[in-house]
Amino acid sequence: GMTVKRKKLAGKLHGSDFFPFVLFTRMPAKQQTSLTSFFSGGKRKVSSVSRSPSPAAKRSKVETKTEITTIMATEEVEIVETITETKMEETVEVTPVSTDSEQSSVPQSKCLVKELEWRTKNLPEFQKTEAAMELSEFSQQQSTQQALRYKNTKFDPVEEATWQPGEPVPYLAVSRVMNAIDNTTKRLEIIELFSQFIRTVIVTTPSDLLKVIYLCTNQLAPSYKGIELGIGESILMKAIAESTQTSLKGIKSLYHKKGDLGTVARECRSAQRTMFKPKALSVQKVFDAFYEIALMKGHSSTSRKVDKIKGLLVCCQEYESTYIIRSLGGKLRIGLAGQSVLIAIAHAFMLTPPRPLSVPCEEGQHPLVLKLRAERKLSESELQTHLLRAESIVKQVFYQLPSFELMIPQLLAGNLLSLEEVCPMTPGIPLKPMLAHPTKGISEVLQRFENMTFTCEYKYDGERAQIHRLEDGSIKIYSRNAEDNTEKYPDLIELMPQIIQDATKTFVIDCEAVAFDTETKKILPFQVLSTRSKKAVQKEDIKVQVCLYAFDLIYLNGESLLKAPFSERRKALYSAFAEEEGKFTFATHAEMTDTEEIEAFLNKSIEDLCEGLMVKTLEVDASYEPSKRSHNWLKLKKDYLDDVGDSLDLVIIGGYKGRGKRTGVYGGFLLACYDAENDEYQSICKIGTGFSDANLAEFAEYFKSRELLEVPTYYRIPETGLPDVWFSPDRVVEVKAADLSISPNHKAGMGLVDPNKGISLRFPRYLGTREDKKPEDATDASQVATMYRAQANKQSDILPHDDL
DNA sequence: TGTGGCTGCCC
DNA sequence: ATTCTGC
DNA sequence: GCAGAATGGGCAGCCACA
Repeated sequence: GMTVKRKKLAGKLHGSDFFPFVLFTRMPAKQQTSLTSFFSGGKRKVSSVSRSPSPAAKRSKVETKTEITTIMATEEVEIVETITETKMEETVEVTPVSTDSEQSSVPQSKCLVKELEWRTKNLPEFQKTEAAMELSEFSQQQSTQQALRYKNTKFDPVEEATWQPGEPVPYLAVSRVMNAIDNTTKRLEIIELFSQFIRTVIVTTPSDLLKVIYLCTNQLAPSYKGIELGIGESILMKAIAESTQTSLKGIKSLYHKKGDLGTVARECRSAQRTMFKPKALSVQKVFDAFYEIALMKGHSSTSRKVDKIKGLLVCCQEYESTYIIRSLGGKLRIGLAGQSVLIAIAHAFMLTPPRPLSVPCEEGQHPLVLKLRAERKLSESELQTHLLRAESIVKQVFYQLPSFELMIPQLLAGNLLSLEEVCPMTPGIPLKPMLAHPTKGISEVLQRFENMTFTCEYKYDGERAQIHRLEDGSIKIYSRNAEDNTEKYPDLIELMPQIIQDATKTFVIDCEAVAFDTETKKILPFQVLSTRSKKAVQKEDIKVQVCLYAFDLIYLNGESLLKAPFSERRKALYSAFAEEEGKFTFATHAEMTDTEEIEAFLNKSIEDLCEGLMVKTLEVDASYEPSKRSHNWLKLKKDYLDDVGDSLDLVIIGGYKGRGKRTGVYGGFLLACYDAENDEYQSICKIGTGFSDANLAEFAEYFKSRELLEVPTYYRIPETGLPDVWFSPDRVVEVKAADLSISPNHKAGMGLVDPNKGISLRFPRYLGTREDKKPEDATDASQVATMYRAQANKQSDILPHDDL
């Protein structure tokens, strides 16, 4: 049974479900004044669960919305809090919709009818309905792994929505959720906030759900559709400057101070408010605006984009501008990304199941969602089991069909439990490729794979190529990030028929495309591969030949092999395809368990111009695990090993102001080697990884007294990407790199290996500070050149030179 | 028409 | 790509 | 150990502008 008590709130409340902002619409004005801290941007949150709003409060829903901005300005006072308490033998009421008399208050409006029509239109063929949501199907096995969630689940998505059922979802609501999520680092809390928001969309305006998901994952479409905003920091700053009548310089300096353009946009705006409130933004409007921006091309497209952004900015209230700008900048950085979104979706659809169309809507029921569990009481462990089950289904499905466009309509059709069948793996939809965990040595590999059979493969230095053959026989090639690279590789498309065996029809293979010198029959460096054209390539124009190294088979003749162990997948790969020398080869591999043997194989891989080894189990934990979810593969590279690989001692000559979580400290530095010949410092690379937070704080303090007003004449500095602040040469840091490269930008060793170009580092990272070294003791330009030559010798001097 | 800056995407 | 950090 | 967010070099492609 449930009891409701009135309590005084004395600080932060944990564990209750809430939408703080929603409360404004439902609490008497006197109490609303207490909720300032939420909107004032402070960390502290005040939460509340309010169960039985008075009819008067309910009716005033729309009117009270307008009061929010005034509330922001008031002081925080004591709050009277209504919370829900449950007894020891706790049961959790999972209510997809209101169960009491308020139920009938759900407007059966024209808007909702439209939602239903939308659903009919957008829902593919319908399977498994009636019993689909019967919870008793679940096993009652308990999980001990994760903490219980949704403890006092008395969340009513109909009540909590700040907009009416069937109305467009306001972008304001989305931005408020983003802000709430932004203000916590707790993942469970993030997931809960987002899943509850999804629930409100499911019961009100499900036709907006896909767009909500896209906005919150910062996508416009699946990446293989190649729809890009073409907006970056520069254009954003221009738009912010113009819309706030601030100089570009002013915006830049604010950006340095705040570390976030979104914040800059919001603060500039509030400084000069317009008299008239433009029409509020909706999810639909914002999404459409983003989409239009992405489609703008050709002459004056940039200024049209700027205008569009300005148009959005004038309509913004509260935190909307922050998240619009962050979205356009490509990084939401609120702590919610792919994995958490999937979990939130799963929980939302488990707790608020849409009513399948085949299930008639009975009198007094909500037209969009099932009332199935209205009377049903679940114990917390039961609830937990259901949530985990949903989580596992949604994740599994997204791994085999990573498309919200296809998954969301099925979920809205009430197909959560049959999702795996209605969303099968489909050639033509790229999977997130399986990734590998870096290991620091053979001993770590052996330790991780103790008592398991494993195989070692060459790790090729090229570009991931996931090649699909669709039902219609066409071939598609996708990149590591699911971009469509088909038109980049007409040569590979042409090659395919030669290597596909007769019995092989549809498939998905995992390969590395590597630049290849057909004369010497040797692998070429990544830098050569990257010079290939990307768009509308004609076979005759190809200058860099490519060899495919295939290493996995994920789908064959209509069947997913995701769950098959690697031993089987590889066997199937070998029989489904035929090698073609210099064009299509299976990745070199060997099975061994002995440390010395592995070391020898690692060395051999380097001699054969590879990056190192991939180590994969053959039987146990040997399924194909897409995405970053599980790094069951291991990678072993020479530069991971201590005391192996190129390590340099370099001088810090400049700093870059940090952004995001590095606001207020330097986020990166410009490094130089010392050139004794000319007694000057030559830029070699920037560095921004390898620092702990403590390191960065110490660096910021250290360089406070070493800032220079101008660039010293004895600095040879890069063409682009100049530091925000110059430093006197003083601190020497130890840096590790995977490779050295001829640089179009940096100046180290200029004239020593290339007349006009310097040398830079590939994958530089900070190892530590060399307190013992003076800047003149840093790695010398000639040493850098020597290191480059040593590496180039191994590659038999392959890099192209300018014809000068 | 050539060049440089910006963006997205490879690693 | 590499790396660090809160959970 | 996961998930997310900091940050690297360097290429093609596109657009603004001289």
